[in-house]
Amino acid sequence: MFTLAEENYLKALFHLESESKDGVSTNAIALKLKTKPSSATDMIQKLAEKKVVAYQKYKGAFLTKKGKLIAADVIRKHRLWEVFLVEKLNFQWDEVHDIAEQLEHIKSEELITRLDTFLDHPNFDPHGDPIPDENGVIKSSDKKLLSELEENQQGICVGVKQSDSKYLQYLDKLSINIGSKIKVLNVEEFDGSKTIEVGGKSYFISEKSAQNIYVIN
Amino acid sequence: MFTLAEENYLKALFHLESESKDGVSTNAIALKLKTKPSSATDMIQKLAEKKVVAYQKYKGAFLTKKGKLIAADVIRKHRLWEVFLVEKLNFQWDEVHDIAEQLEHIKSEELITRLDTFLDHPNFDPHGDPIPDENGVIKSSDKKLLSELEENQQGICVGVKQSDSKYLQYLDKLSINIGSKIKVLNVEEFDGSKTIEVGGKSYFISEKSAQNIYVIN
DNA sequence: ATATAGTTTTAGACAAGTCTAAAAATAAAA
DNA sequence: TTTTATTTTTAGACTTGTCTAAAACTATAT
Ligand SMILES: [Mn+2]
Ligand SMILES: [Mn+2]
Ligand SMILES: [Mn+2]
Ligand SMILES: [Mn+2]
Repeated sequence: MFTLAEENYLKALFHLESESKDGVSTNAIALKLKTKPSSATDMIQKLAEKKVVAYQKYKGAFLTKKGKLIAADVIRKHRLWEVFLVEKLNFQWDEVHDIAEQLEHIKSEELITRLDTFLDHPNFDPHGDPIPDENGVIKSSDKKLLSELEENQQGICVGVKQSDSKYLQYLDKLSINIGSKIKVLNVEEFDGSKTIEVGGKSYFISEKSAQNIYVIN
Repeated sequence: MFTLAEENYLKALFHLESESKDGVSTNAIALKLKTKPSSATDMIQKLAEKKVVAYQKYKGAFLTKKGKLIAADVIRKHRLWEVFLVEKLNFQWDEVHDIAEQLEHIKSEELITRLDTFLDHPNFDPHGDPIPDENGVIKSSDKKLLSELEENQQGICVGVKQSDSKYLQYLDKLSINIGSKIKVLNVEEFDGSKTIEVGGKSYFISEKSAQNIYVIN
């Protein structure tokens, strides 16, 4: 069993590791978790003793295979809860992170199994990030930007890049949501703006906006 | 803000207080929370300093008005989550307590407001216990036992007294669930057994079974 | 190559929550 | 009303996770 703090460190490590080839510095961890480097060192040493982190003094830290599994499981829970909050409780995409940060630490296999079923086994969270499966396997997301789609291509919205409230409200006007099917009817050569079809209706969208929307197709 | 441990003590105090006129002993608290009396004393003293508990050495503890509000709020969350687990995730009535024990400490007003709406503002949890409202007010439950109903009376199932798995499975056969409308068609003078109508069908139920089911009418 | 700057680790302290063992207070029995 | 038993509180210790300050190490610059 891992404590809430341990789980948060493992998760941070998982994310930081994917952003750089070599070991994660205690500085980087401290920055991410808003603690001090000395605290990070302490925790990394403890996690190393528990065999979930590989660590050599001054050389940075890596997750072991076991550590990766635990981290992926926490991330799985985080993202499933985010889907729940948006899909079922009608939260906005940018309101859910802090609550999921708490919910991800609830301990119950059965709960997550059932939640996953209840949500219909989603593959992406409301920010377009992939949800690891029960075995910690992450489907590499083939997500691209809506702006990359050409005429007559279509995709399913899986998230947004930046998600401030004003922008989300704008998307609501275009009836764009997670899972929305978006078809590109026309691309304006001049400025890259598009005419799209969502839910039977057609809308106009600027290139800048289209560069902020993730789709899979 | 109150910590997880503080919230658990407040909740225990709330329940214990309703079971005896005078102050709650540190012994009783320790027993309920599976800690030691010395730990309970420490915590009660801290809660007294925070003005949520009224406490005099050797005289037992009471919740203050403020303390009662916080306790009721934790209980509200616990019971709402229990409803969610049973109604939405299809857990059995006896599987939800431990998970709710964790979920009750998630901090977000908005979350609970929305959860309450999502669940259609339930008044009772799956064990028939009333759910405090946003202001900590508990509708005194007029719940009675199914065995107390007379011929042609009806009630809505709000919970069960003892909830072991086997019994719940038996109730499933009678299609009795939280919210089920149960009408008493006939009472057998001889042994108190009843013929009841649930969801259009009629079933036979022994007095012993009927003494285990809570209804309101 | 040596000095300087930046990073990382250690040492020691602290708050929260718990425990054991002992002291103090209360309750029950003689 | 003493003595004895039980309950409750205190004292001191321990764990987890954090912090500051100082020491040790690494990287950079002259
Ligand atoms: Mn978290
Ligand atoms: Mn997310
Ligand atoms: Mn419960
Ligand atoms: Mn609890």
